[in-house]
Amino acid sequence: MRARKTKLTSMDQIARLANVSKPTVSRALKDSPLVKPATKRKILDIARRHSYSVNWNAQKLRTNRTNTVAVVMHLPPQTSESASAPFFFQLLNDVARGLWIRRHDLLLCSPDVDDVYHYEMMISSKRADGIIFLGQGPGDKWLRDLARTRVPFVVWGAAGEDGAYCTVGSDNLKGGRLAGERFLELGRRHVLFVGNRAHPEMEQRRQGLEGALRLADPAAQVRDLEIPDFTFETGYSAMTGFLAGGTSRPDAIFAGSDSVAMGVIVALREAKLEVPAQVSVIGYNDLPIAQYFQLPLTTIRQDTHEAGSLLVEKLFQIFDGGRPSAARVPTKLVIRQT
Amino acid sequence: MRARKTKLTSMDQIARLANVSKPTVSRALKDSPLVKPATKRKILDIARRHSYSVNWNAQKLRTNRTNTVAVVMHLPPQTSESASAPFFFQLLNDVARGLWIRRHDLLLCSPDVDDVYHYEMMISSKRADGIIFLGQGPGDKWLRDLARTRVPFVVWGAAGEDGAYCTVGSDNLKGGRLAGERFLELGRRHVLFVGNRAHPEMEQRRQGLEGALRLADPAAQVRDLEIPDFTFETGYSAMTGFLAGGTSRPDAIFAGSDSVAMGVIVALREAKLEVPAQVSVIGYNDLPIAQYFQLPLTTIRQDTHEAGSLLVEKLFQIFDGGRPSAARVPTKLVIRQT
DNA sequence: GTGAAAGCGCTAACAA
DNA sequence: TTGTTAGCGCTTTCAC
Repeated sequence: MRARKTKLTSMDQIARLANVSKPTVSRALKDSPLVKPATKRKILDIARRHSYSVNWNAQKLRTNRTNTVAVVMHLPPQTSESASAPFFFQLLNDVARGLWIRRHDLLLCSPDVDDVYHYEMMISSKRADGIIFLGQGPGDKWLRDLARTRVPFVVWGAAGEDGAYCTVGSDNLKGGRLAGERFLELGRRHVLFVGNRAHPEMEQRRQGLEGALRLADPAAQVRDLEIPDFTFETGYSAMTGFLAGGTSRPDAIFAGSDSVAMGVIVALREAKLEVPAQVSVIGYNDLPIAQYFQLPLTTIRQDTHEAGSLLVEKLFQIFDGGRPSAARVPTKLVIRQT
Repeated sequence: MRARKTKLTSMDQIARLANVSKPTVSRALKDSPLVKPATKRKILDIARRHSYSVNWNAQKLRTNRTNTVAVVMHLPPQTSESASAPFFFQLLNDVARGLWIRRHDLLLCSPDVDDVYHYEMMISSKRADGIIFLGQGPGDKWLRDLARTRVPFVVWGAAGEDGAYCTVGSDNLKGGRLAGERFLELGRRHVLFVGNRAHPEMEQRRQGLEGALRLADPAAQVRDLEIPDFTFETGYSAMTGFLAGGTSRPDAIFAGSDSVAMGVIVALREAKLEVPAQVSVIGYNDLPIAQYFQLPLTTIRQDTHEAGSLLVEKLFQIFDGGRPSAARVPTKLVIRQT
């Protein structure tokens, strides 16, 4: 028995101990069928005994593959007491699992700036093989630009008509339509859309909403309350401001996220407006907490259970030279009490 | 003007274009003072024009530093509809920011098994310079074992008496005491602790709770309802089972997390028990949603805003050869309606 | 200030 | 089935 203590750092040391050459050790550690079982066993045994493991960086340099995927998330600022974008963390969770199954590492990034150059560097400097973007942010011009480069990436968000890049997202148009139809059912005609039309996803939802309303009643109106992000606080303060503004009161509100919807409801209640008697509210995402909110929230559920693995799968298709099509996960109205 | 198109992959190519040697390029890109400003400018310019960036892996191999920190998180299983451990995502968020400031990469890991060997490999194979564990899990024996190795790591969780390894965590003992004192104030004496005593953090909270109760009333009792994890569903189903069990009803419940507390409350209400009239409930963490739950939740707030940067800071102290002491973030009772 | 030489630890290509 | 050779792209001596 050799000592267990010595920490071996390089492959030739193992090779020497096993009386074989470096490449043989390399092959043995990869479980290559080229190595004789007995030799393999001996090498593996020695390696284990000496707590040896191959240097990841040398391996990556040599093979020119990183086995790493960067996941880009717009993390909410620390200062906010916000619900920390729970929906995206849910997504992150699923993506993590998908990557883990494929034995790839997950590099978590928060972009300082959505700069094409930055992401090109990320790939060309071999930090990651590809990128998964959790959310498009406002406008997708930079993503279209990125699509023109050789950077492999997929996006959670709305699909562009032209499919310039691969997306996985909910059926936003249908989601909006469902909300509109629900409002019509309730006899509501003056809808306020609390969102941000610069986000492709939001714009699609709004189109669905307006389409459904107009179809039934050409005079139906959709007004907009634009917000920069989709947290509880933003929803709350935007709504409070809106109500103070004294414009005519909507009888229905479609919010960009459940968090926003909750903020909106709290603001409405503080202004002595009854939900749903005077104002109906519909959220988006069906967060786990939505049903346990002070007023169980009516919302649009996206079937995101598969979204994470779908994103990963599509990215790997790109790695393999494919050009995967966009995926749309189903969307469904969950009627609760708002 | 040279073409912007050509993607240059190696440093000598830049060197050749700039009529300098490889090391000079290396120095210029590092903004070394050794290089003449004019030379530096020329090199940087050429590099930018050709979209060149240094190969991360070659750099890491050569310098033997990874500039990467692994963050280990027990991600909830995909099958669960759970609130996805919102508290830990909040923490992750803060850690990400701390690392970003120090220009380190964040490798997100979900452990298949908490195995010392596994983490040693992680460091010795140069995948990361150190590890941040978000949560101790049940028992910390393996962390104590890990502390005996050369692996640099810090942990969010409870400090052991001996400080075998560096932790950052809330003042669990005080948290428990605050809950106990509150219950006493309300005249409650039969407390059910819904948690898991194998987790050091939970055990400390329970001790604080029991200590406070016993001090006032030596006959006060704390019973235990042990749960394997701290999600809404687990709290809900454990409580439902407990109530069906027919043992005597507690008049107060201290839950291991806000998510658990919410599950417990829903179970109590379904069993026609009134909260807080018949049973008081206190949670832990003060999640953003806690105050907007169907019944605004009384809970213990941990001042975690700084926790993330604290974890990062301590890890870097270890990198620098230090032996940082454990940090305790303050804890405070937030009285709402449960 | 700059360059020449060496080598980090590994694997691919080829030879035996 | 195994070994020899070469070189991935970079930084670090050390010399000039």
